[in-house]
Amino acid sequence: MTAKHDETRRRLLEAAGEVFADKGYRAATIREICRRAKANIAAVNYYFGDKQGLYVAVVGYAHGKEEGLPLPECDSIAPPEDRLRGFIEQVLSTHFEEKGPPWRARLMIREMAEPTEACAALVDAYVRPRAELLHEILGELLPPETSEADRHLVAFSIVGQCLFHRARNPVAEMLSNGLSRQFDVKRLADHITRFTLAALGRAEPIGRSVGRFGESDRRATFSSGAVSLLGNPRRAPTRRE
Amino acid sequence: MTAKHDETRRRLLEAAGEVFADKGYRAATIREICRRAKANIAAVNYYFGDKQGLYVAVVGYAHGKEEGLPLPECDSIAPPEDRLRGFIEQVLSTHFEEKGPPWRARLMIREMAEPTEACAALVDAYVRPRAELLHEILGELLPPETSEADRHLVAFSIVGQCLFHRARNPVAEMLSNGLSRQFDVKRLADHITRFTLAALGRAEPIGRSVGRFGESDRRATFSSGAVSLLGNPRRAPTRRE
Amino acid sequence: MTAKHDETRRRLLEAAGEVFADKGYRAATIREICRRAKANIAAVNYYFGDKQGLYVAVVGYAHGKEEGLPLPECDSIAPPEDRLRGFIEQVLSTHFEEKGPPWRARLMIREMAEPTEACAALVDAYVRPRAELLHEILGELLPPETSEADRHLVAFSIVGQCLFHRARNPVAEMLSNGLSRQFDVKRLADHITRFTLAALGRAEPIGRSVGRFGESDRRATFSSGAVSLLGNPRRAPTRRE
Amino acid sequence: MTAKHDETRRRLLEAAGEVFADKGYRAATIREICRRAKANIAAVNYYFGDKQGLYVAVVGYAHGKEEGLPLPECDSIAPPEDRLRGFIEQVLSTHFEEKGPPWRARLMIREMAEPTEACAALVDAYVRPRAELLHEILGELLPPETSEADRHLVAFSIVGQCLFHRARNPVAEMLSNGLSRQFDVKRLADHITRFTLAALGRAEPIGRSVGRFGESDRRATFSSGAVSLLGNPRRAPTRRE
DNA sequence: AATGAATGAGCCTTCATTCAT
DNA sequence: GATGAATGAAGGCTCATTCAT
Repeated sequence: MTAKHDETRRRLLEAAGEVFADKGYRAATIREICRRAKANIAAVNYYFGDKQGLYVAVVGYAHGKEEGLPLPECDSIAPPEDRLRGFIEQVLSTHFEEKGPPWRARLMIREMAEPTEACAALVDAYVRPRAELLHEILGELLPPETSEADRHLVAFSIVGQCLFHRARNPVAEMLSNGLSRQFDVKRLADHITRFTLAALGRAEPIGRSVGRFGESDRRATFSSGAVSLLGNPRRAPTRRE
Repeated sequence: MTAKHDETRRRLLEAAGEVFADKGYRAATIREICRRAKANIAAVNYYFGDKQGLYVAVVGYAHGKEEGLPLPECDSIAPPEDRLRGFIEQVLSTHFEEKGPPWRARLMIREMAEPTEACAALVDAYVRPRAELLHEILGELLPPETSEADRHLVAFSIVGQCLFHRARNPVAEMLSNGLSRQFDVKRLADHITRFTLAALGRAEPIGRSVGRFGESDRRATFSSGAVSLLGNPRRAPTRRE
Repeated sequence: MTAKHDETRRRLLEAAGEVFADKGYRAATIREICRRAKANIAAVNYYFGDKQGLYVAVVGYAHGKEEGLPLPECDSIAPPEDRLRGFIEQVLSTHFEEKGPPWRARLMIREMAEPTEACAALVDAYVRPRAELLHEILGELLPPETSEADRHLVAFSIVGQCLFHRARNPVAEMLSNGLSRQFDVKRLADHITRFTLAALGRAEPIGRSVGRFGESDRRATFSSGAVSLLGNPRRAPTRRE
Repeated sequence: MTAKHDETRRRLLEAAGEVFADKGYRAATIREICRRAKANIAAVNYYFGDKQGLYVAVVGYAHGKEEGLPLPECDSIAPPEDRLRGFIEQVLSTHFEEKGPPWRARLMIREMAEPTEACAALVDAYVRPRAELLHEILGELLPPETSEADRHLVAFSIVGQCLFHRARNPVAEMLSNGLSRQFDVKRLADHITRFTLAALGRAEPIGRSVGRFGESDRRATFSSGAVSLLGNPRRAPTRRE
């Protein structure tokens, strides 16, 4: 009975994803995974060979085609500022709102921090497409003569800002006494987008700066919504204009 | 003999730091730690009660006063741009060049990613002083009326950019085919400092942007050294001026 | 379809014989047997009840009528010395040249060394006929008044010499540095036959002995071929003469 | 406490020897071994690393110096016939009367039949000394011009006769209905010694043979005691005479 | 009739821990 | 105080076996 077979297999993957994400590869036990999946302890060996085989399968499953994380669906014709914001928001929501399997993002971070043999699959299925998308967007936001190295650095700065907020939670809580709970995906996306665009000279700087690079007639409400900003072609014109 | 006692204890802490940093809490074994420390296998329980007690002690030891990581020694009277760059460079070099016990930074990252009860001590000894320093610097770079939440967001953007490069390595290697090896501490510090200052309107934007927020007479060599930039009070004036 | 049924059953027996002979009962796994037989993993239980049932069936199959090891086909009218040599040669070649299923002899040895419930069947099908044949031959070589116990002892001495060379291999290699590779079936049969006949006073002693029991006009080439010896009725007369 | 340590270790070796000898390496479980030795299940790992380490240690222990099987103590000046009988009797009694650890002989046979990495140690400690002793004895019983290959064949015939009686038991019982119980070590030694000496022309042939190689005035009681035979220098003169 | 899915007992091993010096 | 011996719990994994088609 292939239906039941696949169902059991799926339950194992789900349970394993959760446990691996929670405790890490080493601390996770196949006994607990099987218990959660209501499967026999020998099922892991039967379906995946061994614990490591299960782990690799879980990482693959997390980003499998049919259930994979969608790439930000940006109209290619949208202005690059909008597309950048879409990208940032999607990355953030992947890790905050945890759409799909709630353990996916946690598992991903673990795998990247301590890569195993499953890392290559993860990079191919998840990281590379997003990296290429981001570089395409940056291609429109940066001058054409920008070196590849510089484009990488900018990309790292963007992704770094996004991913930091995943690890930030527990520590930041200790520092800021709950302040960070105000930061939902939308607000973080606003900030990172504006911070980045300002760094690229595509939006007004953060804060109210003085001196040569600043402006005096800045709107105070800028940080409340990058969407409206980005929707305004006059203030952040695309290179295509 | 208390001297020998303390010496053994210290060797245990050193060995444990290395092993915990390399393999994580779970995968680290007391046997290996004691073997490396040339101590008896019962020594851990004798000196620290149990494995977890050793771990907590290691985290504390890593940031103990006498050997703790130095805060960036910035002259309080230096311009905030310089102080920011000093801060960024120090954070980067902590994780890249791994001064002091070579395992300290790795252990720190691990602990923050998966906080245990030792996390609080880590935050108190390491994170909080740096957070306060950064906020002090930002206090001079941002307009005084900036909300505390916004200041936090900026701080997160800065630290996020810095810490990302620790986890970036293995994955980025897969993507960029060795490109990232070009990025040493100095170059990364240059980039992050300039990116941040530009976002805050304290430096020229990245790339050669056009339009309203850009400039046309930009020096092409800017990215090659933020020091010279920061050393120029005219171009990045402190608020104190 | 009974033809396919029997065919699968036969393939299982063949595969099981090989694996059991190679690895022993315990170390043999049903999985490997079924894999080799290209049968389902449940086939063993289906056809033979359980692992032990399969083993017993294999032992029986190994000596089944249609494929059983042939008894030495000695003319009953041939001289007993010749018949003895035929017997010895056949026993040796059974274990050395491994005619028939190549695993049969190995499995037999295993079963005799550690008898299971399959041993009785093996004795009935294989051992007893040969034992009776040997005793019949010895009946002609030994004086009629020889006690049954003595006849058994002689039989044991003959079979012991033959079977020893199966187990001898690995150990003897260590001792004699490849010397034993010189000993093919023919040479061993020559030696054992002559050794035995000499012990029974039916051939000249081994070596060139001196004194009362020896002879002085011995042919030096005796050991090169017992066949010629046995083919000479004058020198090894049967009791019938 | 080293006394207790060694005592536990010894108990483990004894228990393991018994279980390995009874069931073979694979079927033996360290659980049973530890249970019999009244030791914890982790003791095997502690003392010997793993199951295989225990096995190798057991084989070594079985033939360790202080407890090793004694070589037959033959006066070098005794006639070689006597020394041969001493050798045969000692080999037989090793396997029948099982002096020392009652499992030693069984374990040895197992190891030789299916050699593991412990086999080399066994050969060095046990087999080689006996092989050399036997060849030394044969050197006196065989003419000096006998080839080395022939000497090996004779040695194999002797050892084959002896060892066969270990495996013979279960099977022979089935054939001879308890007859073989009459054969104690002494009687078997008598037979094998005489059979061999007769084959070498150093004693009268077995049975009451007729014809060219036999004698007519043979004593009927010969087989009842080889000792008296061997003690009679006239009938089985040594080469030294 | 014949199969693939699924099971649970039990294997060896490792580990942190404790005990008795 | 400080150590090596010894422990028991638990881990991953394998296996013969059974069940539901």
